[in-house]
Amino acid sequence: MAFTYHYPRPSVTVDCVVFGFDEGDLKILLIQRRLDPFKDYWALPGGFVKMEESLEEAARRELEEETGIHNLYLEQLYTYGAVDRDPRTRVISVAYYALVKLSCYGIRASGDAANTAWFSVRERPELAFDHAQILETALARLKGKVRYQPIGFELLPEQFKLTQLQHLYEVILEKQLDKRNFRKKIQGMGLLIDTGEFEQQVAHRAAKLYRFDREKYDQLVQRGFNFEV
Amino acid sequence: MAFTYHYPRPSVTVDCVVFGFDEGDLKILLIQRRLDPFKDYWALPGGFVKMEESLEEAARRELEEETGIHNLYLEQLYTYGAVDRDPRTRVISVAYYALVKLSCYGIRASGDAANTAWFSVRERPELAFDHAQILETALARLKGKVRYQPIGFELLPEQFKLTQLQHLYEVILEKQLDKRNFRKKIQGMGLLIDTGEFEQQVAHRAAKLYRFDREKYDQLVQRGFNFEV
DNA sequence: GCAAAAGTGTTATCTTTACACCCATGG
DNA sequence: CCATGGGTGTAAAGATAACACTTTTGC
Repeated sequence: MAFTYHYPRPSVTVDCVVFGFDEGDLKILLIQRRLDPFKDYWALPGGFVKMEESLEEAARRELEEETGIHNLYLEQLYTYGAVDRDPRTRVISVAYYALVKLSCYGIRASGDAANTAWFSVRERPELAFDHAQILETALARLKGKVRYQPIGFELLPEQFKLTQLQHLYEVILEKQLDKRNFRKKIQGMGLLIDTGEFEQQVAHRAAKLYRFDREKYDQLVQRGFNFEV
Repeated sequence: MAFTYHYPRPSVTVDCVVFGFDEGDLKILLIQRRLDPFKDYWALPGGFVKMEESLEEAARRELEEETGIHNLYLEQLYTYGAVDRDPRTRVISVAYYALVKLSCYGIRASGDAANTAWFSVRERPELAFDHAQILETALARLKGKVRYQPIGFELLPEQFKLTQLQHLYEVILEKQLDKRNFRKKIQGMGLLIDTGEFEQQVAHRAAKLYRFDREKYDQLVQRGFNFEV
């Protein structure tokens, strides 16, 4: 089959920066390429946008196909269109970033056949194409956005303890936070539901477990509330 | 000439939301379409991305061609890829927003042949395609960004008085600001250069004119300074 | 009983808000 | 001399930052 146009057209792809948080570390999902160019390099999951799907649909489909992950927080990041970003031909890539509750899924990130793995964002392999740049942009966006939108909770399990939440913010913001001030601020917003449950089988005092109250958050936003850490 | 591919490819365009500020009002530059679809509707300036230019280059070229404006603040906004956003065929559009010093250029916004004009963002005509949505996104971005990046100055002439700056913020943020507190905060940042010049020929006390000190801002940013209004 | 992390309040400092009058200029 | 917008300070309230010890649990 062939498709013919009067003017040349670029290919359009989506690429996804998938963040996870586990063992106090911010992780990213990568796929090892099996074909040239950049054969054997690690790269962001992604692929071509089909004619009958929107950009976000394409991103979700590729993530499902390549990693089995679905039902995650997904947001458009930036569109990369440097003329020579792909050595073969002109490819414009719409980048998305995703946040997954990694501790639920576990570290099983095995797609159809490709070699997929989680890496710490701080010690990662060299990436294919301009994917290192995309990752940097995603990290900057996450760092900026986590402070005034409650997206951090997308990286934690449904139930979490306050220290987990604090460590998440510390890793993303790359700075230490004061325990008492952090708790005061977060609890002062009244967006955490005390589940009544506790951490189990730890060799120290068991921590209370909380859930994020999305309904209440949505209500407060209606009334002009601004989340801010 | 014809271009043939193994898989279908979408067209890729850029669209620009060009903001100006004049007479205390936030304005937007529109072009009246002369062809179907949406013949005679007003639309954002924009056009197809060429194979040998980056996305930003395409946006700057289209702006230059259609409006004669060059050398402006330009930033990528969002990429729109709904399957049916163009009734003819699949078109993916990378939207940019631009800020121009309107009071310098004057209201002469006449491009090669198209009918171009400035409209108040609050009272604008019905727009072609999904351009109303793009404009809403641009307004939201401007509102968010103007508070923590000194981009407001891109909309003012080189020399301006503090009341102009305050009115700019009031229009963009859609809320009244206290004159004394605003001045205290802005002047406290030490980013305004007193030009020693004054407003001329006004029937009241003449205002001091200031310039934004970009060099000093860049230095302060290096040392971790955060602009915030 | 000890190691390890959970949990908890107070004070000083800084930031934000609210608010009203005199000043300079042109007509 | 009057209309118009320019320019200025202070005090109260609220937000942030700094800081150390007791509690619970498993081993």
